[in-house]
Amino acid sequence: MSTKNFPHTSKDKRAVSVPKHDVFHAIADPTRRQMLQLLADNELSIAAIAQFFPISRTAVNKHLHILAEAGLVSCRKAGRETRYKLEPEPLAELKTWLSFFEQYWDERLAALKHLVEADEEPS
Amino acid sequence: MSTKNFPHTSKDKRAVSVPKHDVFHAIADPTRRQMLQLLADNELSIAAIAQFFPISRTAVNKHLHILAEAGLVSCRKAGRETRYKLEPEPLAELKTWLSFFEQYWDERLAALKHLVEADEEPS
DNA sequence: TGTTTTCAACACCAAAAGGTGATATATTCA
DNA sequence: TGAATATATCACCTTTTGGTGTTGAAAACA
Repeated sequence: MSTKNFPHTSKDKRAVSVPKHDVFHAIADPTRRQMLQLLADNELSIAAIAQFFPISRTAVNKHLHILAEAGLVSCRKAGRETRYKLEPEPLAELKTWLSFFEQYWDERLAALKHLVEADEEPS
Repeated sequence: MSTKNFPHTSKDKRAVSVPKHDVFHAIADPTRRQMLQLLADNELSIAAIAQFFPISRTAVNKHLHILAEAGLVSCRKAGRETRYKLEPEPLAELKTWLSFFEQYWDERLAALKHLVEADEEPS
């Protein structure tokens, strides 16, 4: 394939304003997935979250920023702490994406069932 | 948090036999997601796949290896070409993971609806 | 046989990811 | 005011990621 659909500007990435961290990327990291589960039931500060992981608060903060960029968490200042909570809506994109493939694995299951049933009555 | 739940072996990663590339990681890359969609309907060789992307065949090959490691594609030698096709089953893990969060965004929608209704009869 | 095709494997590179510690900044409280 | 706390931000480091080109082996075919 040609690359002509790529702009002439070779290394200008300034004005792109690309989201950069989408939902798919955000949930790729197992630590971030655990954080989402943790924040599903509790609104927690960074320090509270950090207690559950063997990494520094700075690292926790970075993960939270990535999750926030993807819209999966929101934060609220409460005095001197910042409390984070889950925002599950962006996961709908994932669900939509998945639904495209569901037909294929439904087909697979149907084919498999067919095979098993055919096996019960040998040719 | 302490790190004592981590084994004493400091940098021994030999015997772990870690999968290394799980489904979540595999679908994090947009190119790989497009490849999955492409392979959903067609069983294609590397050269054929590479025609759809502005990257080298070597790069395509790497992406396919990552997808194969996650179990999302399988390959079959046909003469001198290797044909790849979709294996949708591992996406079930994603679906399962998602289902955990569905209750939360269902709750959200319910709460939102409640708010809207409450708004109709001001306090 | 030799040539072409298709891929796999290798070395290499730049950028991003995930982590660290150190240093602000802002808030609470004595 | 000063001290303690909670977080944000900065500079830095190492590993991984996504890409490149080159090389080499196996299959197809003249």
